[in-house]
Amino acid sequence: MVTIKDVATASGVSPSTVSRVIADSPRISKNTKKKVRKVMKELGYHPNVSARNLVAKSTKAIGVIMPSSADTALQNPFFPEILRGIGSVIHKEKYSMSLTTGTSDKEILQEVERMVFGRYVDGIILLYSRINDPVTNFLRENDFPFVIVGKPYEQESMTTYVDNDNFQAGKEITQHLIEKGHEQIAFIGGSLDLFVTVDREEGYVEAMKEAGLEIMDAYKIHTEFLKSGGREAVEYLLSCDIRPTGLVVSDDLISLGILSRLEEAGFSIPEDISLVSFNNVYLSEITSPALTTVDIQIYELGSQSAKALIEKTTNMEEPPKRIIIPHKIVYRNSVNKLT
Amino acid sequence: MVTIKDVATASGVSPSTVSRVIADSPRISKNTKKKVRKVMKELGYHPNVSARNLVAKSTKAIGVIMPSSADTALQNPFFPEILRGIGSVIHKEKYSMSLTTGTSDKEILQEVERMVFGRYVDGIILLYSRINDPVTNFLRENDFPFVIVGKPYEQESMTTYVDNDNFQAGKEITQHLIEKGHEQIAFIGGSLDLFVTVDREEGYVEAMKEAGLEIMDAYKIHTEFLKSGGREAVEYLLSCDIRPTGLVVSDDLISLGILSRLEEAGFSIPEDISLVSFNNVYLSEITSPALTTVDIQIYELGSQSAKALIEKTTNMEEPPKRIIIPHKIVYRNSVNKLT
DNA sequence: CTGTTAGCGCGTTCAG
DNA sequence: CTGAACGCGCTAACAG
Repeated sequence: MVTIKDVATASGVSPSTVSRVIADSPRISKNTKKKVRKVMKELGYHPNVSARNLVAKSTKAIGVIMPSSADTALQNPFFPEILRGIGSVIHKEKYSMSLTTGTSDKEILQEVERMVFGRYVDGIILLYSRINDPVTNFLRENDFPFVIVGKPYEQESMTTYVDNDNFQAGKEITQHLIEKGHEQIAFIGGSLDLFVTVDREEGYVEAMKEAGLEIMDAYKIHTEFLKSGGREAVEYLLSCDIRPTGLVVSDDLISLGILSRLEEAGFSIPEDISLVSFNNVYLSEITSPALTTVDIQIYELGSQSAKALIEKTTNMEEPPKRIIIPHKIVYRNSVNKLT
Repeated sequence: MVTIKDVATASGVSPSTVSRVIADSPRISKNTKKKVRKVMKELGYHPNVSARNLVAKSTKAIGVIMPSSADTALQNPFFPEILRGIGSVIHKEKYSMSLTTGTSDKEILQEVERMVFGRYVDGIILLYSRINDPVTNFLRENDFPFVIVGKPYEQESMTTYVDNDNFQAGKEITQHLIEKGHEQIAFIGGSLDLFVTVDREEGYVEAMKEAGLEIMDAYKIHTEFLKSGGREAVEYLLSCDIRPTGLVVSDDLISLGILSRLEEAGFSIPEDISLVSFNNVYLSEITSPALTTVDIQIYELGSQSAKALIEKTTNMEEPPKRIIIPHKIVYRNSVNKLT
């Protein structure tokens, strides 16, 4: 392994000079810089990060925590996409990304503990936001820099997070249905432990209220994310006295399941029932019909959270920030106009 | 920050004794171990990995390289699932995982170079296998430990890889269609640059040949992975003189697109056309109809590759290995029996 | 069984 | 503009 010393002797300077060349210090002559760099190339020198981290007391690495992978929710294309977003700024800033995919709460916590106690990373991005999350608590207790993708459960004003205005998005997409003449509109969401679900549902409720439409309890369904592909949700819905004509579904992947179940039950979308949802992942444009959905800019969610975290780790005095990524409705073919 | 020295003085022993306690060395008395451990707890001591890595010349970290994320192929649920598999053994072995999501070949190569030259990781897992891949070449040139998920393009016997028997899988799934009475069977695959595509297609060809069925060139279609959701593929297929009654599609996500396009064109699956595919990702069971598909055990693919890599980095003399993960057909509702 | 010493590769004073 | 010396936190001989 070629070290800074080898470069030094080979180019006839001292190790510290080489170190300065690496840091591109302004107090090194153009000439020696050129000379040293040439030798570095020739010898194939590359700085050893462990050594550097040791003295720098920083790793230029950030940890990314996935939600518990016990269920199939992780197969949501949301995750690769947000990783892409994070990866883009990681690359630009020459950071590295450490990933965690624990199965249970305990496992995840263990991995996070290793990360922060071992100083594996300078900061952490949480790809989920849950009620009473042990990881969040741990991070706060240890005063370790982190940012949440989603809305934090508590201490909202004290923590940096990147989110959409899910309330507004839920409201707008519901209004779209209302404008198209729908009045019996149901909401199908994932677990209520997840803040996204709650926010989007509240937006739905608000839109209904403003329009003077009735919201039946039976119209608000929470299926354990993806459970049996939404079969239960659909059966439940179809058993209602008055069948809804419009559906607001909180996630594209859930929509796929709902779509299939509805079709099996003999309904045509959007002729019989209209459906709108959220995320605009790739698959929402290849379903039949293609989904009218809220584009939440997942990639942006990722890149902004990485950016915010890096700022935070760079400048510990950086105040908590709330970053709202704009959304926009993508109109496709899953909504019918009622006459 | 509390270091090994602090623990040492606080417990009245030398730093090296503490170090030995951490390593659980057998030549330290039960008593001092207990004493030192107690102090560690009290002081909240945790070893600094950078320092440790520096002397150990190893990081107990492995790098995971995603394929180019330029296209939407990355949104394939295959990836979260394989990350889960890798993560499981990473966790068990107390390793950590460093992830890369470059957009272009150049970007990816840069990130890999950083990883290996900076000694960020002890080894690398490649989540793709492509013809003439610069990353693979780089790794080989530098004699850096890596394992490929999929079949390597060259030096097959010299490189460790984890794969399915895609040829056999392609053959079996095609035979299933044949047994159900199909004779006009087409193959729709992704890019021919990917080895999976080629292998599965060859299996298809073999099955057709063995059954004495004709393979028309027009029946072998390669759509740039996911391109326009398979619209072109379907249009092309429907323009054939003799319309196929069975489709072998090389990926569940592509199947989803094909399914939709077929439906739009007025065909019922499986009544009019039967379809089978590969991967058995979650969405294949919530489509309508649910897909008959080859379960390739993605999770296992991931965990085995991590295991193999760790072995390799632990023992550099470990010979190259080929690990074949068994597959199995999952029968669902996308195939019809012809009479 | 335990302490002392040295050094991993690098950045950073402090001199010059 | 450059070099010498020190230390980051830890492990690994070498002594005892």
